Amino acid sequence: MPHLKAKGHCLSCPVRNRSIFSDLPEESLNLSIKNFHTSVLSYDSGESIFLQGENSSESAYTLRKGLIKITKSLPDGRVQIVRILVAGDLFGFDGLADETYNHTATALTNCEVCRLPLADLAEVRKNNPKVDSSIMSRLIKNLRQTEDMLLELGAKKASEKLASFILSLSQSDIRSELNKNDEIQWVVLPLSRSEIGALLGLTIETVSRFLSDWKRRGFIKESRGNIQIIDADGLKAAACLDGSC
Amino acid sequence: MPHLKAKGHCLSCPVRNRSIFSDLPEESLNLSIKNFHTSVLSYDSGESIFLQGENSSESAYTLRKGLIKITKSLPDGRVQIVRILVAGDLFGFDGLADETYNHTATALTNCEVCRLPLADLAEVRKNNPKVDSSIMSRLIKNLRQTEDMLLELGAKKASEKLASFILSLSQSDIRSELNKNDEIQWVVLPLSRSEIGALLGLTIETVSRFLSDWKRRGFIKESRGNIQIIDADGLKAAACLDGSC
DNA sequence: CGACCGATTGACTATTTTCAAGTGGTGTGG
DNA sequence: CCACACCACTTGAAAATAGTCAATCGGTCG
Repeated sequence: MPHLKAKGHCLSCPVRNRSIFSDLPEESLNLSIKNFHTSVLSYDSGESIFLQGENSSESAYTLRKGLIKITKSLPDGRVQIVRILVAGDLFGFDGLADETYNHTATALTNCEVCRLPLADLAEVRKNNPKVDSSIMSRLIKNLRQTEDMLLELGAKKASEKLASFILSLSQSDIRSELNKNDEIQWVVLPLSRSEIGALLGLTIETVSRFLSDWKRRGFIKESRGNIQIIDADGLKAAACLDGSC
Repeated sequence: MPHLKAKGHCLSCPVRNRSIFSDLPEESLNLSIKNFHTSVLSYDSGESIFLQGENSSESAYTLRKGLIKITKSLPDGRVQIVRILVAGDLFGFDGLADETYNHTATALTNCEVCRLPLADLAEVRKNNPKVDSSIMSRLIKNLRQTEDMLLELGAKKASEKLASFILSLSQSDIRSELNKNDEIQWVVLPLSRSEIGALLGLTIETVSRFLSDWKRRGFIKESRGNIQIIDADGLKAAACLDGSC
């Protein structure tokens, strides 16, 4: 169960400069905020923020802290991870198109989430056209990222998918997010083998086999759940056709 | 090469009521239109409207007539079809997020396309906030559809993907689009086996084998490139696990 | 210490791809 | 009008790939 942490304080929000309000001058936000009943919710790792199919007309969300996985599933339980959210990401915005949630959002770590009532958001949007542009820009980026994943899933072989994933991880926001508040060199990426599989359309065993092989051949190392690339060129040569990774 | 057919006439546009301007009263459109330099372009089947990686800052497009495929490809030539566009669809809008085109758009049939200069569109958006909502709503629908495809590609087996595709086809806008201007009962879906494969992440042979099998077993018929479902329940029973289609 | 749970590994199986040959329809040129 | 080429599609056999099932490992926590 989510735990209500506090009323929202947009001005002091840790992700304000990465949120959909990042373009607004402080006074605009100040004005709008009066009738903007945001709330900050805490979720424990594993808890769901919303479920695929639920009514989405009430609220959208911004992730303040932690990581969230967005998933879709088949009636028989097979799961596909759609994307991983990092701090500042807007999510659960299906209500802007009069829809139910098209996917499930689940905390991968302990999370803090800012709940944005759509009714209040509509008010802010009306007074600040920049917010619309900011939301649009995020939607387009989501769409681009999802199209990229489509290519990964539809056109690549298992080893290529997994190698691309590892290589992109090393430069991604997910990694920065994990390193941000943390001096430790090796940070745990909170994805199990089974979740990596659910992201790439592979089984746990296939993921495990390739990773083991690459560790034996010295391309990667793993410590406390964190994967580190030792020899990117070797990995690409072994796993990828024609620069596909 | 595209052929310039005419200056745009938004008011008499055949897809006006399905476009991003469908919510605008006629007088607003009349006003805005003065400085809106749309043009209608004709493309032959097989021609590209834009290519993955090209600069997208100039224009977005609306499809007026015909069908378009949106594709992404790997350096070695493997192709993934991302979606199929029908009349009224907005596309090529990456420029709204300051990006290059993330994919290629290619005419599947002879097409008519309305080119929307982004600079002029910005003007219309400023004066008509409803247009923003309409664009957003389309972006969200695109995103939902693409997420659905991710589940198809990542979690389903070949027979399930193909059966879902055929079943959805029978109720889709693509089929309606093809039937619209045409009295013929059997209308050709302009997708080759290889394109069906590129859409579902399968080879031409795998597609062909399942279709042949299902024809032999009387679940489907095919005439002049058009697939018709005879026994949906039989098809589902044969091809799909646990209601996955 | 023992239970538990995720990860690994092996052996086997199923699925899908690859490669290759053949079919059938369409359109062109003799 | 026929012969031929072309091209998409089909089919078969073999190979590669990924999945399934089952045993085991290894770390963590009570």
